[in-house]
Amino acid sequence: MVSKDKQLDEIRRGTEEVLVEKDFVRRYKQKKPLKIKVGFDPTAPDLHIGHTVIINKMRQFQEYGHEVIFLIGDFTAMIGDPSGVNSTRPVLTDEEVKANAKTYTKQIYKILDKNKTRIEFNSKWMSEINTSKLIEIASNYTVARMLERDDFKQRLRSENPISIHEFLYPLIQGYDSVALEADVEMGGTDQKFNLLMGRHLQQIYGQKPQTVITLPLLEGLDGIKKMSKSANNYIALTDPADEMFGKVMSLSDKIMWRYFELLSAKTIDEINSLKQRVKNGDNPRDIKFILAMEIVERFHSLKQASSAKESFLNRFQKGKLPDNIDLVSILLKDIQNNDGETNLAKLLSLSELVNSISEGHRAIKAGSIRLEGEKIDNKNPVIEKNKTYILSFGKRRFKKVKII
RNA sequence: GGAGGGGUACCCAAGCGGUCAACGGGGGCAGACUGUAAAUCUGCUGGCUUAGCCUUCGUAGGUUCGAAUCCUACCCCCUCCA
Repeated sequence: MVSKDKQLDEIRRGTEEVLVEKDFVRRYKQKKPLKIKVGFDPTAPDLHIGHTVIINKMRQFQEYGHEVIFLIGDFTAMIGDPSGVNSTRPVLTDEEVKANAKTYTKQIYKILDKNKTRIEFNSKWMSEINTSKLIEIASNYTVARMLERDDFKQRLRSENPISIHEFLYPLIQGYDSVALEADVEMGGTDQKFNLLMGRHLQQIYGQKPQTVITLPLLEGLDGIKKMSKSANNYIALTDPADEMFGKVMSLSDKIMWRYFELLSAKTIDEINSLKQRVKNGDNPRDIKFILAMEIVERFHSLKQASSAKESFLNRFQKGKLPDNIDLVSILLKDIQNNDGETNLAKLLSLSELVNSISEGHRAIKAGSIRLEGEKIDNKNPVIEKNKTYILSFGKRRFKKVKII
């Protein structure tokens, strides 16, 4: 068994802040296993690898014998977390919340130990709370302090609306810690305010305030905004191997190190030696391959990672077409004009290579369309019945079209 | 409750009777260059039966040959006063 001091070092690795550290160390060294609370809003049905930064940390606590609570904020989802957004979040229906929560639990066991994970829904205690209790909870915080939050401050400044119910979100999240008697709550750095609310309310309700651990937010594929579904810059855990590999490869050289730091199982020393290799003239692309392999292997398998790499090399270094292109069947009469000419734009649209016929026209004009690998700017190429054609839009979108 | 400001495309933001499918920026997509990177440059960024046509400027009506622009009502947001 690893010593508690060693364990603490591992837990600290990669965290942004541990509040209050001294207190945490003392608590950690007691015999009793700690209750680790992490809340997830069931708004996004798909987890992405940004979420795994924190899930990995949960796994670590599990390995050290602590009780990890995966809290699904089905009740709070009806409010919508105001953290980091500049507008009120849309309210989800009950069914949406349930369906999303189900998808969540399916995905987290790729990392967490199913037998050691306690799943809770905060509706369990929140739906029992009556209005007077809610008023009591709300009386424990002031508007001025609420408005100190940066996101509220900004919305106020830019004259965007803030609804009263959004003030309830941090209060309820904090109350969840009271209900669970959490020892530790973890979250992204953007969650700091909400996490601290837990400490505040626990003290008011006569509990020892929880330790707050914040973890850095992983930047998305663009390298600027934090990874999120809404910014469409994410790698989903459910992404197929090829796509996952390609997405990692599209990271900039700079942001690649951030991914190593937050996602890789490699030690700091190993990462530093990779950095040294780049300094000594290695192509950063090759180092990126190592990262891509590791990530794809974790969520798929070594075999799939290898074949993803191979098809990547084939496609982009040797310019070959990918192996598995979606096949669609299209009726010849649907893509012919009245005078019997082929309407390429319509073919592109029907095959869903582009989103609309107009977009198809633009893509043709811009020279982005290839037919069987040949660039095409003729709007009316010859297309024959019972033949199969490979169409490509740009370098990464392909369709195999069968004309019937 | 009173006074004032405002709602324009994915986001920000011009336009204030015709030349507006709507300036500019961001974002996105594509092309060139590459390492499917970044940076840079270029084009595109409502829909369709694409030299043309149709629908868009909070919503619904109205004035006009013609409206994002003027009028009326309604909805929503913000600021100040109470």
